[in-house]
Amino acid sequence: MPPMSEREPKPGRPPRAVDVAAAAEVSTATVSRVFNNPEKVAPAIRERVLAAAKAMGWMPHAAGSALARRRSSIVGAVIPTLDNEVFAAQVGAMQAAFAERGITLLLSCFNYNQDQAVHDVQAMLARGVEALAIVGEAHRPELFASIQARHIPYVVTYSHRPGSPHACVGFDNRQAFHTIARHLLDLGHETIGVIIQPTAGNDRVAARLDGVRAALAERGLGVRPQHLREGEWSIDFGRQSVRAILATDPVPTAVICGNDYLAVGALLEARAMGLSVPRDLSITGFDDIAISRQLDPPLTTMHVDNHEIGRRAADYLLACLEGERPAAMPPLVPTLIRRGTAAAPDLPARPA
Amino acid sequence: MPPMSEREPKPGRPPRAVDVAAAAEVSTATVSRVFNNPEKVAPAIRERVLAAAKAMGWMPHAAGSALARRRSSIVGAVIPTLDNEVFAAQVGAMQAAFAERGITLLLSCFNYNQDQAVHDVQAMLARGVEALAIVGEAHRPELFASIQARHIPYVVTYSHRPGSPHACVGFDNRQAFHTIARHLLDLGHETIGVIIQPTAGNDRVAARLDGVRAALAERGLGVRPQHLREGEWSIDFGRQSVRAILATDPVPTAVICGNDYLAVGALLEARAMGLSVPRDLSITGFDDIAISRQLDPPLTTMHVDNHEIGRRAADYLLACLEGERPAAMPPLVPTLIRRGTAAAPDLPARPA
DNA sequence: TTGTACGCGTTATCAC
DNA sequence: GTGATAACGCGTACAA
Repeated sequence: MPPMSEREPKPGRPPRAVDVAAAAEVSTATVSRVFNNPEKVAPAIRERVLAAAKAMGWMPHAAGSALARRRSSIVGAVIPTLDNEVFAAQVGAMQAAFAERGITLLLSCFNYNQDQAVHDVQAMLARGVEALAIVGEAHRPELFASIQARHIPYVVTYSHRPGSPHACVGFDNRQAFHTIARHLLDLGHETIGVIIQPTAGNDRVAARLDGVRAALAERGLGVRPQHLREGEWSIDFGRQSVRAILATDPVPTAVICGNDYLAVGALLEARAMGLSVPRDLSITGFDDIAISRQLDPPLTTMHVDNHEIGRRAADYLLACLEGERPAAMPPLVPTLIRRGTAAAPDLPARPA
Repeated sequence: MPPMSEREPKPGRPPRAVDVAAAAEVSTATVSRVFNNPEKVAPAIRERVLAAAKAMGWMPHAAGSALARRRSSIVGAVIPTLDNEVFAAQVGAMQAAFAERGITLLLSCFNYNQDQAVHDVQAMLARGVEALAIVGEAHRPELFASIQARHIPYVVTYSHRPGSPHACVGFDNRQAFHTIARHLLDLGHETIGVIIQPTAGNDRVAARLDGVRAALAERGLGVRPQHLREGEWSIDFGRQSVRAILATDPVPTAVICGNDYLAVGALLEARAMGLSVPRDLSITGFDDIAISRQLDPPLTTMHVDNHEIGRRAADYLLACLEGERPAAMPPLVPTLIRRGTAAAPDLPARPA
């Protein structure tokens, strides 16, 4: 048993590589190698160093490491809010994927505020993030400019606009809502209301509304002003909006909602008003959040795999960090989930 | 207009303080001061430095800064998962509170895996987090040991066990479920089922079950084995559990659920089975998640303000970082929300 | 295989 | 009010 020096130079302060080196009677270079290129050091010495490190609870300090290595091993995620399960799922999946590769995730929520988003990104760049994932592409130009100035890889998630200059992992919002509108049209609806999030400063939402309008236009139809309700995506706004829309003339036979939260509100309120869904009113959502399939009737919506989006975004960024130049990724396609809230108008749900 | 040197020493590489200093014709010390103690530098020079910095897009690099300052300005949050809106809310609130003070949040989800939690905490310590917030206190001893070895402040959230050695911001889970059980007992229920998350390795859940048992014991009652269902907190598990419990003998007149997800499942399934809630079966939840108040009937549950928990946890840690030694915080008290799913047994909801 | 010595980018101390 | 310079903790050529 070698005389392992037990001296701890500055008690009460976290140990440093020199301390471990002294304890193990090697140089700091060897300590560093043990942790970064273990195969390059003799097994006996390696054990000694490992033992010393464990004994004093040492682990390489990230700041020093980042400086020397010129790599922070940190990536940032910039999302609107964690209060929407859609973004929470994306972040969760990204975090898991990065953790596997020893990369930690910095999180920031900009609350749908573009200035906040710019600020958040800058703060992350200052923190030396090696890559960035950002929800949506409707951001101030300086946001992307400052990222590009740093030459670090980034992805836009939850959106995949054809022709976008950014790498993106998501789906075509316009196409998705075109699909859903077409579904209702094919069922025979001609008077369709829309309850949707604020379109201002939100590319994804604007694209959705655009998709609906395009689908209607193809049949010579349109969304009447009194049938369009724009507001925060909340169950409550969904509730008050159906109520408002059902009070207009002509009364729509179907309502397309910008996301499932709005649709859940619409469905619950319609039922509370004594309407039968889908006989009296068809309702569609988007995202397929957890509650949607549970309701009665279960919500017709489009399913988006947000864990998959998060994982893909992480994989893309990881590949970039490995020095690869990954090809542009094909868009995901949300799938229409025909459940119980959309049917042909003016007909009983199904004949007995 | 002074001859501002436009040379950018190493093109393609992020600028450093020396570059800014050269451009502004000052020393790096002054550059640093401009960004950290602006009042200590002459206005004219300050402007010059600011202009130069903005021109070349410089901002202090966090790793170097952390090293010199011996402060990382990073804190970590360790939670089970973002898929539960309860934890997502806590994280969101913490992130916002920290951001105001220029502190960034590192996130880690351990998925109810204790080994993962230990690993995550160690990784965060290596990253030099200055403080840590951790959900729950049922963790391996080495988790807390390694934090304490670093002498950094930490809080346990979402739990407040009397006598806990940790600073905690949360509520007394045992007390809360005692309250809810008592509520049902006072309504006249004597046969009560329980649908709850796995108690193994989860202090919060174990305390909840304990609270229920204690309340029943005070009336000489108990939870029959066939009336206790333990499993993942999901709407689906809630559904299958009521179904199973209702098939037992004697049939409970009420079911206490470990959280709202389970309760939502129980409620929806009971209704799907043709039961009238609360006439045929009373159901209670816990957490008061967003959907709970929206259902029909709205769920009787206990409200926990998770944004508040997150904010308080952040404030506590912030105070510690300021060098204060904040007093132990009183527990939050979840409030019983009497809505529509709990009533006296064997009676119509209310006489007309 | 191991050790020496320097650089990473910033801040703090101390002269001036 | 401002500048030189020494930390801060680690990784890594390069030399041995």
